[in-house]
Amino acid sequence: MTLDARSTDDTARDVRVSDLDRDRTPPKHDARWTLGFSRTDAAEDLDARGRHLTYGARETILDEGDPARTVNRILEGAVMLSKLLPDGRRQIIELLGPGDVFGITTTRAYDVSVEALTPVRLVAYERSVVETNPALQAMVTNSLRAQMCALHDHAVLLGRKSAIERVATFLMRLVPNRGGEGCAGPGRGVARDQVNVKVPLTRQEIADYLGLTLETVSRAFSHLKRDGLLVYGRHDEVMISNVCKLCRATGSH
Amino acid sequence: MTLDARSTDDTARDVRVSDLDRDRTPPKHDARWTLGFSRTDAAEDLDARGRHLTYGARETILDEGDPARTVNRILEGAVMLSKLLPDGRRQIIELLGPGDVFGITTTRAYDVSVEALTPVRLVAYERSVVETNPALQAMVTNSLRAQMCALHDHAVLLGRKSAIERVATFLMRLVPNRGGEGCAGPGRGVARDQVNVKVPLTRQEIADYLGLTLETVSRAFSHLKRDGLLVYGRHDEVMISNVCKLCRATGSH
DNA sequence: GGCCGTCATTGATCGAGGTCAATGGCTCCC
DNA sequence: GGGAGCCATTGACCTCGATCAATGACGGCC
Repeated sequence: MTLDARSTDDTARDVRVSDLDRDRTPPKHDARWTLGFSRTDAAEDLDARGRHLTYGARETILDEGDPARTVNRILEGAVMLSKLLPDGRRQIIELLGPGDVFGITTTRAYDVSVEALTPVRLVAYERSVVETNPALQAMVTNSLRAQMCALHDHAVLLGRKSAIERVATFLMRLVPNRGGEGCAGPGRGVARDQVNVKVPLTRQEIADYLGLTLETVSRAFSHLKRDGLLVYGRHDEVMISNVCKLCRATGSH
Repeated sequence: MTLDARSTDDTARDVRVSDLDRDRTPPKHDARWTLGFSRTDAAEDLDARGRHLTYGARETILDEGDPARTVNRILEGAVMLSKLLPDGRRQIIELLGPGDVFGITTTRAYDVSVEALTPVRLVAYERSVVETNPALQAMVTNSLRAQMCALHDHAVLLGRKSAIERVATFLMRLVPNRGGEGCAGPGRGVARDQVNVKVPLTRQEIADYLGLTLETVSRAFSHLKRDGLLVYGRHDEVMISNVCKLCRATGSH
C-alpha cells in the first residue's frame, strides 16, 4: 500500500515489511470502494459502530495532549503522527495508510498529533466501544503489531543511518512490493527496473520524519539524482530509475 | 519500575509515562515474590499456560530473524531489544522490564534480537496459545500500547535531541516516579532532590540505545558531572544530585 | 501578463559529534 | 602482588550534517 492509497485493489498481497503496506484487512470498507466485492458482516458491523469522518489534506485530525476519546481507523488516505518538543523541534513519528489505527495510548491523552497528508476518510470509535468489542480489539492489536515493527525499523534509521541512507530508505517505502523480505527483485523480463512514485510530503516534512533538515534532504535528493538513481520532474513526483540500486543504498540490505 | 526490578512492592503507582515503569499488572507471578499477596486465578491460569524460563545477564534470549514461535512476558529483570545493520551498526531499540511483553511481529520471524541486561525470569507462550486466549491477548495489547508510546518518545530523542539531552533523558528514565506527566517534583520537605540509580548498561550499550558513540556518551556524563547534576563512584552507579535540573536538561519539559 | 507566496535548490561556513589514539581504573585470576 | 582483559575517560582532529543566506521554480490570483 503506497501513501496515495491507490491500492484499493486486492491483489499484490505479499510479505514485505514495508510500513505503509500493511492493510492486512484490505481497505474495502465502503460500497464505493469495494469494486463489486461484498464486505463481510463483521466489517459492516464494525463500520456501523464508529463515526465516519473525512478530512482534507493538511488538516489536523487530533492534537498531542487532547483527551484520548476515540480510536481511529483509516479507510482511505494517509496521515502522519508527530510530536513537538517545547522549543518547536518536530519529529514526525510515523506515516500511516488505509487499515492502520491511531489514537491509542496508555494515558488518557493522545501522545502524538495526527495530520492528514492526503484527503482522508476514517472511522472513529469511542474508546469504550473498542474496549468491549473483541473484533475491534483484534484489529487494533494487528495494527499495533505492524506499527511496532515499523517503529523498530525507524529507530534504526534515526539512530544509525546516514542522510543518504535515510532518504533512500524513505523512497523505498513508497515503492510497492519492493525492498521488503522476500523482495522479488525487478521481476522477470523487466527491461528497466524503474518506477514512478508520488511523494506526498514537503521537504520539511520528510526532514522531520527522517531526523534531518530540509536542506540535507534536498541535497540527498540531488545526490541520488546525480548518481542516476533518481530522475524527477514535478518536485512531488520522482522516478526511481534503478530500484535495486536504490534499495542497496538504504544500508538495510 | 526501574531496570533493576527492585519494585516488587506494589506501592508507588502513578501516572508517569516513564517507559520502564509500566507493569500495569504488578509482577507478582511467583510465590517467592508475592510477599504474601495471593495472585488472582487469572494470573495463575496464565502462568500455567506458558513455560517459565530464566536467563543470566548478557544472555541472548532470541535472535532477529529466528522463527517467531513464542510470545514472552517478563516476570523479573530487564532486557534490551536490538537490531543490527548488515555492516554491524547496532541500534538498541527499547529496554523492557517486568510485565512487558516481547516477541511480537507481523512476520513469521522475530524482527529484533533480545538480550538479558540483568538476570531474567520470564514466561514463554506458544503463539497459538496467545492467539486463542483473550486474557493473554489483552495483556499483549496493553504492553504493545505502552511500548508504542515509549517508541514515539524515543523517536523524538533519536531524531531531534542533542547528545546531552539524550543522556539526560536516559538517566531520568532510571529514576522512579519522576519526569513523567504529573511529576510531583522533589516532594514536600525533601532537603536535597537527589537519588542514586544503578545503570545496568555499558557505555557502548547506552550509546547504541541513544544513537551516539560511546565516547560521546562518556563526554556527556562528564559534562553533567562537571555541571553538578551528577556525582558518581562506581561507573555503573550514578548519584543524580539534582533530579529537577536533570529533568530540565532532557529538552522535554 | 506580472506579482507574490511557498517550496526547493545550491553555496559557504560552522560546529556537534564521530573517529582515532593514548591513558586510566577496576576486577579477576594466577 | 602483578599481569591480563575489560571498560571508561580524555584529547586531537576530522567529517557530516546544521546553519545562514541567496537564488530559482512553480502556482495562484489580481
